[in-house]
Amino acid sequence: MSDKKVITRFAPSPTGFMHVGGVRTALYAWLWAKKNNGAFILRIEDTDKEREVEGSIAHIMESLKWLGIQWDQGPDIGGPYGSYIQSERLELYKKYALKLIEKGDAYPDPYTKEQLDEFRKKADDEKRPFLYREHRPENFGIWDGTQALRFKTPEIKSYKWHDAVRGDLSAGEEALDDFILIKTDGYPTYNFAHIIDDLQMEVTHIMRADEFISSTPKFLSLYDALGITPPIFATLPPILVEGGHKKLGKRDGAKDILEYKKEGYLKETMINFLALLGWNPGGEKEIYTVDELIEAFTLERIQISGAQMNLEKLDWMNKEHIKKMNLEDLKNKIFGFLPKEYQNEKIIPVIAERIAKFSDITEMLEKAELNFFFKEPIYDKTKLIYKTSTKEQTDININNAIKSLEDLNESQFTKENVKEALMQLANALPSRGEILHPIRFALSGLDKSPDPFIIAEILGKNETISRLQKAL
RNA sequence: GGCCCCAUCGUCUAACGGUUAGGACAGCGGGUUUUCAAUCCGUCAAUCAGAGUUCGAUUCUCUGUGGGGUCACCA
Repeated sequence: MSDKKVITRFAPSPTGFMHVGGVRTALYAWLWAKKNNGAFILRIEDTDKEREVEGSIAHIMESLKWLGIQWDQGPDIGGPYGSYIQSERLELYKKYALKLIEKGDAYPDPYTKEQLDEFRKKADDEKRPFLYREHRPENFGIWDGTQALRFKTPEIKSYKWHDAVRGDLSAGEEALDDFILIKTDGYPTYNFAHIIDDLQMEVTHIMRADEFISSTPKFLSLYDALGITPPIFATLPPILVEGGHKKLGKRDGAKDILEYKKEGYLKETMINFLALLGWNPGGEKEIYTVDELIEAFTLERIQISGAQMNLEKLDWMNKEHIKKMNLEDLKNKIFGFLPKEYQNEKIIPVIAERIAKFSDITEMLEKAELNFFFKEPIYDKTKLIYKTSTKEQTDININNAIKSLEDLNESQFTKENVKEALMQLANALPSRGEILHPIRFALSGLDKSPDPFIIAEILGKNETISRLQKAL
């Protein structure tokens, strides 16, 4: 490999939101640039004005920014190569188009759409693949810009090439055809524009999904005609729909990546998860920081077969990253989902260990699982009695608990001290639940809740004893 | 249909041609100071099939099967 500076790019078309597939492509390109102290370019491929969706560019940038995938050159911040939006680079494509015409490697397409459809239908009826080059006109007219401009494939041959992920690849002659360089609307096609841009922007590595393998021979033929050495190709495996084997796409319910943000997945989780969905450094480590990923990332270890999306694993991974958060960050995240009156720092750890993603808090609120921290619970008193106990015994146990807790002063009222005091009583009983259950239930009013010690600490001495007395 | 790509537990994956085929998620079963959560331990579970090369194949080759991609004036 040369010692040329590594330059990668992510080049989405602004046709809507980004889903995990696109994000992962961007991530890998970014990781590779970072790893090599190179540059990462964001380029907008807006040459299909029909499919363009208003607001997409802002949305794409917002998505990447959320994840910390920061570009070094792009539409908003510019860079040394002019505009990073293809529709603003038409002069450049035209320049290369004229060069190809001059060399005899491009010609205006004389056919109407209807004529082409007919050719296609005929090939289809004869069960042959349609090849435009079989209809290539003998004499070319002059391209006046109103016709489509086609590439005149200089040599029909079978291509072999190397892919950093897939190894050696090849394709038959059927893969070559005279494809369109410039459309009748004056915009270049992807096939043409991306090659010119990558050349002009000095891109060294192209990461892209595997649907481009079959058109690579066409690209190679164009690289040949232009007399340039292609960048290194790294073909990424598809992300598959969960539970299926189809490539994940918007119509399969692929979500806007920012939905994951809204649901309260951490950006660290998404990066970690997507990095490992289709790449693996070997070994058994699964939780990575971004810096660790940059350090470990290699093209050779990108997977070649598709990987299914897996929300359960994503949830697990988010929990792991939540565990690694510091208290301040945790507080900010959790309070973002809590109403003002519930924003008590003491309940942060209790919530943190019970959620997979932060939007789960909303669910906890809906199920009234947090109310008891802030107001006295209303409950069915018969449920205070533990399964092996009686009403009389329960009263005695609660009374003993109250006495014992009253010995602790306000500042000593920590979960450790409460636990010590109560366990002393509990251990003297045939079953610890005979006292621990009624206390927990009296404090929370819930069948399922955190343990009584932490609840007591959060409520404080007065409130704890008051609730126990009411239980009697 | 032509061309091309892929193939290890249900899922994500590991394994210089030599391992009892490892880990993680999910599942199941337990332990942990009462319930849920968390945590710990255990357990179930895979090399698509058939040939070939080799002392030895998950690994290399071929064929088959299965899955996927692509054949646009979309990217």
